[in-house]
Amino acid sequence: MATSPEETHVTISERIFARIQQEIVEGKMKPGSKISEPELARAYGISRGPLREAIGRLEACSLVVRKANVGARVVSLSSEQLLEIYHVREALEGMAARLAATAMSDEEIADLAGLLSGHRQQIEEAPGLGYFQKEGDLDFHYRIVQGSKNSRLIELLCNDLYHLVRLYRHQFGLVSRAQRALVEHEHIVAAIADRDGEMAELLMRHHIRATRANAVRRIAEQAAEVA
Amino acid sequence: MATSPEETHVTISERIFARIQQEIVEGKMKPGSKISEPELARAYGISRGPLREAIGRLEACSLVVRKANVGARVVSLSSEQLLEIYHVREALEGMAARLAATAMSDEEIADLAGLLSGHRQQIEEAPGLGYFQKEGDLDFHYRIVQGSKNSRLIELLCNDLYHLVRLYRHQFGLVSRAQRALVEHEHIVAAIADRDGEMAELLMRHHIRATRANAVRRIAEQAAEVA
DNA sequence: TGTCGGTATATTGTCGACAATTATCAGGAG
DNA sequence: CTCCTGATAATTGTCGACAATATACCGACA
Repeated sequence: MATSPEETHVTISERIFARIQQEIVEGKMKPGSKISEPELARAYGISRGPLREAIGRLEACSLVVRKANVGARVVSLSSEQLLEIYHVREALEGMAARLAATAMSDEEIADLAGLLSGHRQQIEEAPGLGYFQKEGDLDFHYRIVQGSKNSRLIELLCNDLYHLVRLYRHQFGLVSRAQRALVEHEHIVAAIADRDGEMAELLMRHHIRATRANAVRRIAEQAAEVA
Repeated sequence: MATSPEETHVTISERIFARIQQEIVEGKMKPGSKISEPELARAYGISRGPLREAIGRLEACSLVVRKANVGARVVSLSSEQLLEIYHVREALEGMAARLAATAMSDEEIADLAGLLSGHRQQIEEAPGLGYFQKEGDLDFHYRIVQGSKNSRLIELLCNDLYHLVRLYRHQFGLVSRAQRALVEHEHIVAAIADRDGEMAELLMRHHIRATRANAVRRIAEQAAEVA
């Protein structure tokens, strides 16, 4: 995934939407910062019309929040909301794994296993310097979701939630348990290869709960550091 | 729920959004029908600006689909997509029930039980003529979701999915198993009252799977009738 | 007669300007 | 010095008009 093949979005509003979305997710637009329509319009050399449309779509993704007659700000992110998202992910991705176990083709499963073995290689060669910072982790989850073949699940997770997750990662600096996560990923793929949807869901939910627990720990540490 | 207390939406775009959403969900705008911007703008006596914004939000709810330079149509709904939604609901509402079991207050649980006993009374007095057509069913699910106290869950289900569900119900004429559904509802509330989140999730998922199976059956019947 | 190409129409996308609302700040009263 | 008040400025919401694209229609040609 990462930077997609730079699809030629036909309309200005789409282009500007993708661009701002990227800037928010990558942290170039700081959380909580105001989004001034005239300013951005000048900066991008466009009119306020398409820009407003783009902001509307960003609001639908929960990447910006908007108050009538006041304006839009980049979403700023309480730790509570982050933990809420993990609950949603647990439910949704658990279901995705269950469906993927019956919907994925043998080739797709093989590809997925290949991705993980690549990950393992990377980790063993450069331990610590996890590729997980490079969001290879999300690559895995992304593929599972795609494998569910459930278009609504795909849309919810890939178009909305994962962008939020990436944003939160940048903000909270959540680098997560590379080795352990990889092992859990491998178990999930094994269950899918066995066509065991029940097991795949259980393992995925366990995995996300563990990730959530890790986030809770990190957040508590950060709170302690401040104090 | 039903028709809300006619909140005074401050902005035209919000008002028009709520209005069109309602018309789509209630079937006054037929699925698949084209949404002509100039026409609607004249009909509502507004400009195309706010209307376009409203259409954008409707697209985010999946109530309309839009193609660039072509226009927007009211979403038309394959049975496959309907079944996909049930999978999403199973995952999300299962989690909601689990969370509600620990997050709901005793009063809220009592209120919920009261709602159900009212439902039971209605059913016994007028069997067959289910209040379920009147969407009392969604009232129950609505409250469970609210009870989860997870704002993202609430937003996903109450602002997006439930509108789609109502729309699909109108289109497919899915009137579902009043008595059996009520019993399942009661079991779910019992589990929540016991503060047994695990059980509440299992029961909710079972309930939605049963509803889905019912939908599958009805769709098959309709297909048979046509042939 | 059926298909292809071109023109005409209508619709969507975009723009700049105006109106309405809110935030800012200066000034004065307590 | 603080707090309230009122005018000012800036931003958002809305509008109508223009440009770009797609659809529909019609005639010419195979």
